Amino acid sequence: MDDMKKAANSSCNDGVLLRMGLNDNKAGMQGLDKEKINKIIMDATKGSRFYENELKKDQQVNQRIEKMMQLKEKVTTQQLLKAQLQVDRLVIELERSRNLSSTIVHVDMDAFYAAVEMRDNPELKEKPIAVGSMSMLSTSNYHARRFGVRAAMPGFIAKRLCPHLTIVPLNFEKYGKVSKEVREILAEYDPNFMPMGLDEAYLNITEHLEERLNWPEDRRRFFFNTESTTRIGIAPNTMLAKMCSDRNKPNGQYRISPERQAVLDFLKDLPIRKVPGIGKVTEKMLKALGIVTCSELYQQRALLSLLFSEVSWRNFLDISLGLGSTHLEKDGERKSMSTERTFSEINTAEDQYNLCRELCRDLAQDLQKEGLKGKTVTLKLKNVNFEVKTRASTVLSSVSTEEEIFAVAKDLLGTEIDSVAPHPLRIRLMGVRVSGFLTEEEKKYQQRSITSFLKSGKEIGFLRLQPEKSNQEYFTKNSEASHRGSFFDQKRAARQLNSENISPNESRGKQLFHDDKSSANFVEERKKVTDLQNSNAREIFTCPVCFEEQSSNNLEELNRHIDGCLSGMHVKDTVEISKNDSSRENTPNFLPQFKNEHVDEREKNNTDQLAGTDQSANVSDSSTNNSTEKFGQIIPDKSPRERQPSNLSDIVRNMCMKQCLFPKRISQDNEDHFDKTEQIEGTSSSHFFDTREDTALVCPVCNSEQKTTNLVSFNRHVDVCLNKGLIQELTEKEDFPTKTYNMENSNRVFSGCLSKGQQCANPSQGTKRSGLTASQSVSKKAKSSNSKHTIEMFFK
DNA sequence: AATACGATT
DNA sequence: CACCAATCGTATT
Repeated sequence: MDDMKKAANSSCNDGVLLRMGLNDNKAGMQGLDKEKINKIIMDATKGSRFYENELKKDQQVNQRIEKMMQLKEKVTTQQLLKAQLQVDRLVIELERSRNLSSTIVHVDMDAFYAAVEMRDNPELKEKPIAVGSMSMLSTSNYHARRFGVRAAMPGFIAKRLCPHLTIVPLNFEKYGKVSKEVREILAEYDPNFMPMGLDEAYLNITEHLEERLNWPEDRRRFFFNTESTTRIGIAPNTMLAKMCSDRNKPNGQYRISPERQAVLDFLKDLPIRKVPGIGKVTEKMLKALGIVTCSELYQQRALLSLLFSEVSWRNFLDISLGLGSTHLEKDGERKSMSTERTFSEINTAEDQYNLCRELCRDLAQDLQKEGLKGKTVTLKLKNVNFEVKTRASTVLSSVSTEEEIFAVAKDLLGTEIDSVAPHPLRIRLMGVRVSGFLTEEEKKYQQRSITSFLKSGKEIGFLRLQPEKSNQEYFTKNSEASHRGSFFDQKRAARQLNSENISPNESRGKQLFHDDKSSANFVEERKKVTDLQNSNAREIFTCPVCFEEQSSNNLEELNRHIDGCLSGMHVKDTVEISKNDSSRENTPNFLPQFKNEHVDEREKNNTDQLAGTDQSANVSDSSTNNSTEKFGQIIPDKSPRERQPSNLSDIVRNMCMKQCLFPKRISQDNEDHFDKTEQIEGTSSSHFFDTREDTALVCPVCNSEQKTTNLVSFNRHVDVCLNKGLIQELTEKEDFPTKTYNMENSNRVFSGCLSKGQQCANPSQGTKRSGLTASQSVSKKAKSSNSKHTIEMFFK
């Protein structure tokens, strides 16, 4: 343990330096070696505000690590053992649901922007170039990389590293175009492929491969362009595919064959940092625990389950088992949209407000492109010392226009300015974000409330004729449009208030505020209605709520009708909403009970058949047989398609066509999980057990007290017990999976040492990977026998 | 709900 | 000469 502390401490010291430096520089003929590069970067960096802030951030991470290590000290042998059992039960579940039947491809265009620029200007090909600006580079070509010039590096530093560097300004339009061309080709292989930004995509080519088997031989040829800058990773799931595509720079492809052992071999010595979702911080934290490779990640799974949040450690587990999405989920709805800008110091309130407005305008445009409205506005500020601050406020009526957003943002900005007064607010960045988008259901409500609010028959007729356009116009042209929704919101707020759950003070304040607003509106709207009434507008009126035609011409009466309808709906809404609420609000109350019952029952059932060894999936298996394959150069042939694609397109196409090389899928043997010859965890992780503890050891499997105080022999005993349980479990596997797994129990037991360490390893950032992936992916084989086999997950 | 953070390109 | 980004999702409180 002391060793680890040392490791942690030593890594603290050089942390900043390393981070600002680089990794793999293949010292080429020209170019710089690592040391020189790091030195230049340091010289350019030291003393800057930026650097100071980096140091500060680094300190914070170190503190987090310290806390974590303190928690770790408190973990007892018993806790760890118990956790081991819990986690290993889950491992078995996960193993059972491992799905190797899909073929996922991750396509990555290497140095995409630079490649496009070089294509359009061949002169650049021989030179070191970077795309971006003096203050920030987006990417660089391989020449430049030899000098240590890399993405996300400020241009002025890059120039110091490589004085001959050519910096090409960004041209997103162009990249977008090229990207589109590429996507068209990708779509031929998987119409539902998932683009990730301009230069990356996932494809699920499982079906395509099947079709392709029936193609005539000549159509299945392909060729290979050695100038290609496209990388392709091929694997049974997205996570592996992505890591594969990173494997074979600068081009070519890498494949993990759909066999469990091949996956584990691939992961065996893979540094965790290579895993998507594991970044700088997580890497460092895990390193402090002595975890660097994926197999080490697996070995420490029990400890991790005690030190990290559930989401985090489950993600770790998925990683170390090589599990990931085997299908491409369609774009989940976006949850927020934002825009931000960096600039040289701005410190006058006036400029700041103007800037803020500008940002709101930009954001409003983007929002409207996607037809989104959100309830929460967040202002982000970075001061000249690089300290970032965000301030948010959510309003009852959702916002989407410049004015609406600005109205909220300016208040936030105002309070920030006030907070530092009389000093000026000195900022170098400002951003605005809108989140809390309306759900589909809420949109409907809103529509109803809008349509029902004051539309005369005439307007409705109009709406019906050109529903989309008129709606749009309606929103954008009427400045008070936004308030229409607010009435409904108010009603809902009132309902919520009635049905409890909101602290009276808070909600009352908001409601009063809101009342003012909407009653004023109401007057205005009433006026409109009256105007309409006075005009000739007189047609058959269809109630927008119940959709029945109304005979009366009297608007007052019609309104009364609508009110009635609304309140009828109102009742229904209340029911629905309270239903929803109850599922949300009550969860904490009744679910644990349910869980406990469940766990107890399970505990009883499993007392003598507790399964859980890492035998099943011991990543550190000594087998060195590496089944991953690498595809070499291929013989040219003409494209099977008619189109005359651009170079880049050709490249991608050809890359894709290499799919025809795939061997037929191997019929995987999913039952081969439990190789008895492999080593058991107890031994490998025994160095974690706190030998100072003097208490008698009780086997957590058979519950009997063990005479020995020797941990090694104790572990051996536990292993034997575990094996018994496992064997029993396997013979009864038909029943086993229907049980629900959950970790509530372990969380409860160890809640004292959980969390605080803050989150780590977000399982999905830009890439949307759900925490459920593992359980969702039920292999075909498993499906047939255990279709109900699921791992139920409980979220807070 | 508000804020901070980590990851990614 | 210049002196370190933009965007998103999620954990935490």
